Amino acid sequence: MSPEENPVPVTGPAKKKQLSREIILSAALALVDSDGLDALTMRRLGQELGRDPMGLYRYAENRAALLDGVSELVLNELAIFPDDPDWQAQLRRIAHDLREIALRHPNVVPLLVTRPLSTPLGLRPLGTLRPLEQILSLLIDAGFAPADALHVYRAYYGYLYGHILNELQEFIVDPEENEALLRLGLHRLPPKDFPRLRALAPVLADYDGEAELDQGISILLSGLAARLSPPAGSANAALTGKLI
Amino acid sequence: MSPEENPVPVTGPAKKKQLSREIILSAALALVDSDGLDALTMRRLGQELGRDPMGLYRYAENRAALLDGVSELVLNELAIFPDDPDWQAQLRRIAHDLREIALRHPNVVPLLVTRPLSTPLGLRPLGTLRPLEQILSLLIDAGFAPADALHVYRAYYGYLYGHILNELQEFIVDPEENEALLRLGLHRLPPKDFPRLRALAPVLADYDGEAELDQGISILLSGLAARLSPPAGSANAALTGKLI
DNA sequence: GCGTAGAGTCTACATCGTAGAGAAGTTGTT
DNA sequence: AACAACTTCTCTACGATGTAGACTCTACGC
Repeated sequence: MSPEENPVPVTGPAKKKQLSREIILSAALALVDSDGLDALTMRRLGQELGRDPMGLYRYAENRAALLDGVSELVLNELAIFPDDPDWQAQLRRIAHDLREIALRHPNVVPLLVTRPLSTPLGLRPLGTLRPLEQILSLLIDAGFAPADALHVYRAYYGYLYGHILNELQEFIVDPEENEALLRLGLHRLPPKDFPRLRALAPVLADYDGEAELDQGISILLSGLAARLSPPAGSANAALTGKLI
Repeated sequence: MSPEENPVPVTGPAKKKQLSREIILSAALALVDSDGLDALTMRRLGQELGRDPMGLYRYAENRAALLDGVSELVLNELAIFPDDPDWQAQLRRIAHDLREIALRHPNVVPLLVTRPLSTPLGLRPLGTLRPLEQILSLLIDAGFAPADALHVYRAYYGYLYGHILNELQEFIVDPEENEALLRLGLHRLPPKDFPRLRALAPVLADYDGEAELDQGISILLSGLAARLSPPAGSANAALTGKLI
């Protein structure tokens, strides 16, 4: 019972080391992953770090900035090699990687999709713009005119995000149930108004997102390559050649 | 100064008519359109209607249900004619219509995209599922096998949503500025790290979303038609024929 | 020692969603 | 007309949230 009883309370993991932006953002991401976006409150995050919530404001201007930081952190998991000469293969790989990142952090996807809507391009977190810059680089180096590279990027990334949203929507699964009708709650739909949807229950149930993404990307890439100035490289001669 | 001074305060438009779900949702949509999603609070909405905020709970279980109602209301602006024999034309028109709806209600787009992520298919507001059902119907009637219809729907709707998100992201415009670099805030990007993006400023500036959507849809539809069981109808023989 | 700067904390406030009790208004029965 | 059974609307109150502003603590150069 000395007055110096607990200068170091040994309470849990954190020993009151200096806080840092990385530590905070990792904790935030962990919180979002496990308990959802709404669980990411300043107070809760502070508690998770064993710190006063107000301390966080030294590392993130406000809650929105925290959310941006989490987006950035997740997007940093995406590796892009802008020097790969085979642009189609590279784009295909990126698509699959991003899909898997999304599946790993489903609760972050609304952020990825929504935050840019309220921030002009140039004010976005830089980490968020890196994929755009690097993919442009990839395409331009592959022979596309810059403006065409932008078109390709837009179609490609648009479809990619759309697919991810689609797949996550159907991923809401109650693992207890394995009857598709029940698992997706389709039995609540009036059969009169939704005959098609209800009839598709079994197909909906075994959705192979990876295959579907791959197929969509194939369609898009070959279509784009055929329609825009085809790059000069040789890695894609087979595909473009076939369509000209 | 009689005690019965103002039993009817004649304050503004509403004369205390009966409330209704439609009235509430319209007011909510108007509020979101003009002041953004965050402005849609129970208190603010109540004030807009000249009513006590608590009254709203008789027509919407909670705020989330209100948001769902707004999504539904907006999606109801979308007309679909599932009996059109020319499925490609129909899908193309729907895409353009939905794009315009999104441009009309940009603040609602996050809802359209995000809400389904937290609600299993069968529990979503029915109005939200109507497009899905009707497009399935359109495709099946056009000759697609049900499972293929679903694939087509997914690729199509995925791309469509992706495009809308893309376009809205770049639509953040400060109408005072018309230099693209400034308007999009691109001047804040370090030239070292983002040479490609900065060089594309003028191209970014005159983004023709409608044309780009149309082109993407063309690529997708013809690709899909070529890859899946082509429908029996004649309206699309030209396109599918060309690719086989 | 002692001052200075940065990091961390405390207190306080406006605002939010919403539970629960009650008031007011409407309708049907006698 | 009087009452009862409703639906609809309002009031009050509570806990939670983001964050401003003042305070305390710690480390370090002189």
